[in-house]
Amino acid sequence: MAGHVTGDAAPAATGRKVHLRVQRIRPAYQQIADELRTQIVSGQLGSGDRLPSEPELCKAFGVSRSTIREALRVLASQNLVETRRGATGGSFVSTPDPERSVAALGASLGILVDTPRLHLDDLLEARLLLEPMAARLAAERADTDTISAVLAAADSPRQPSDPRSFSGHFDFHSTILMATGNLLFTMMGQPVADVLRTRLHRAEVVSSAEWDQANESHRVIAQHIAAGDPAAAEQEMRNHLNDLRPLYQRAGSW
Amino acid sequence: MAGHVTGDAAPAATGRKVHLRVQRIRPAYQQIADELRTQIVSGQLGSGDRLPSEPELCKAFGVSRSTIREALRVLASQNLVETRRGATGGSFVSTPDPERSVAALGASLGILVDTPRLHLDDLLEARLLLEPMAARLAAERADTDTISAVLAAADSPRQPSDPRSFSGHFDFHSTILMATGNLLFTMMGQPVADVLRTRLHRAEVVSSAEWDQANESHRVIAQHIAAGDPAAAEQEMRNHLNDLRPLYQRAGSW
DNA sequence: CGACTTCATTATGTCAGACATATGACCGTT
DNA sequence: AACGGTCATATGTCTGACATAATGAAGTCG
Repeated sequence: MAGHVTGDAAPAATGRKVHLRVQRIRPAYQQIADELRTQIVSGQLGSGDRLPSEPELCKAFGVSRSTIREALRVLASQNLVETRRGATGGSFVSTPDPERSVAALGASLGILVDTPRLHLDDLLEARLLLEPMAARLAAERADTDTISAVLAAADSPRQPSDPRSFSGHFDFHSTILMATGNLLFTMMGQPVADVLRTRLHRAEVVSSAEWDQANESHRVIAQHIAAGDPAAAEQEMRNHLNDLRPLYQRAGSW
Repeated sequence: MAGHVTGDAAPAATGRKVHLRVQRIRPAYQQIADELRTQIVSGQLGSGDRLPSEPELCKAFGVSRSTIREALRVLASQNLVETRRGATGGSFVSTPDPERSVAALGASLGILVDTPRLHLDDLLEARLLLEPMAARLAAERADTDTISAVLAAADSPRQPSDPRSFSGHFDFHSTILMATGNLLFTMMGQPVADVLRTRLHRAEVVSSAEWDQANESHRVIAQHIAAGDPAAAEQEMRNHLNDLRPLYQRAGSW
């Protein structure tokens, strides 16, 4: 049948008990997605490059247009391509976007945290590793623009009831993560912070006094960063996160 | 037209210049995927639950089967569902799988590291934050089974030319990350380690003597963990990673 | 000559219907 | 109880058609 794109993938010929389902042939749409992904990841197709049109891909792979479309859906939802309609439409290779990775990891953590594999304490522990170090690096590295951004973020206090807090600009912790100058801090720290924030927001267990105290800690941390004092910035961030711990644990018990 | 699942999403009525393309209606397959994703992420549909069959989803959403199938492709490639053919087939909500998140993050990092946004030094810096702390936590927490695994991993030296190194069992660094008992260490550390290992493997710049030295460090770290000495395990891991730094930087200049 | 409108072209989005194939349950036979 | 065959069910793939979005070219008007 035309849809059988490649030959069989025989199951592992071993004596050990394996849990894989014996499925000889991957669906054609999956194989086509795999082939196109390989071209993208290897650099054969670069950011902004346009894939052949759907009819052209049909000819190239010898399959129907609905099979091609399913393959493109796979790639698009993995943020490898994006499609546009119209005369200049088509599927274009996406620009690498860390924000999407952050969102995807955050979604995974959000699901995992409600299973026995991941606990709130694990998130708090990881945060306690990342964010004090982030504050330290920010104090060491931040240029004047970055320092301005950190100070501004500390000066815009937020509470869950304030819708402006979540619209348009990063909050204080995000700004610190970015101020490290190392994108990995954001990619690792942001998903953790997002899950924790969502949980706190949902639980509605933080008093105004507690918010005021948190905002004050933000200001102190920002001032240490502005003053170029890494040790103080790190220590203050660690104290701040330790102070927050009971709030998260209170939220976690709901 | 039947495919228009919901009304228009009007563009933001603001004076500020926005870069979003004015696309009033999200495709139906995207809207359907969003709706099903919400049911999964919110817990309305749990792991193992079967979604309605394709014809049933057609009736429920009032769209064609190819539109439904495209929506299912979106969810499946985001690891939210998996489909099986046959009489007991259908689409089933996936069990949360951190390995897939690790793979996805690793793929993102692998792409990003070749852009100006992420450098090899950033990966090394993140690793230098995570893995010494992982060694420390492993020394504090590991039970006898975990200690056995760490010792065994240290005792199976590996080189890039040895295909057995990469088949079936975790390497030493992975074992340390898991030995923390905090899944986040694996989810954050493994992708970084994988990108670095791939780069080192590809560059083929490590001599046998350097491998021997690395293996020796592994044994020393494992012994500190077995002895329950967190400070020594952390310091030795930090020293080990610092020793490796020139190898990665050599690989990075190719 | 610039602005505006119209239209053609191109590409994706969606549909209906059909057929292929995988898969497990069920039933009859040994 | 085991095995083989059959059947129902569900997904995989296909074909052909039409809808619709989006862009650029061409013509018109002031």
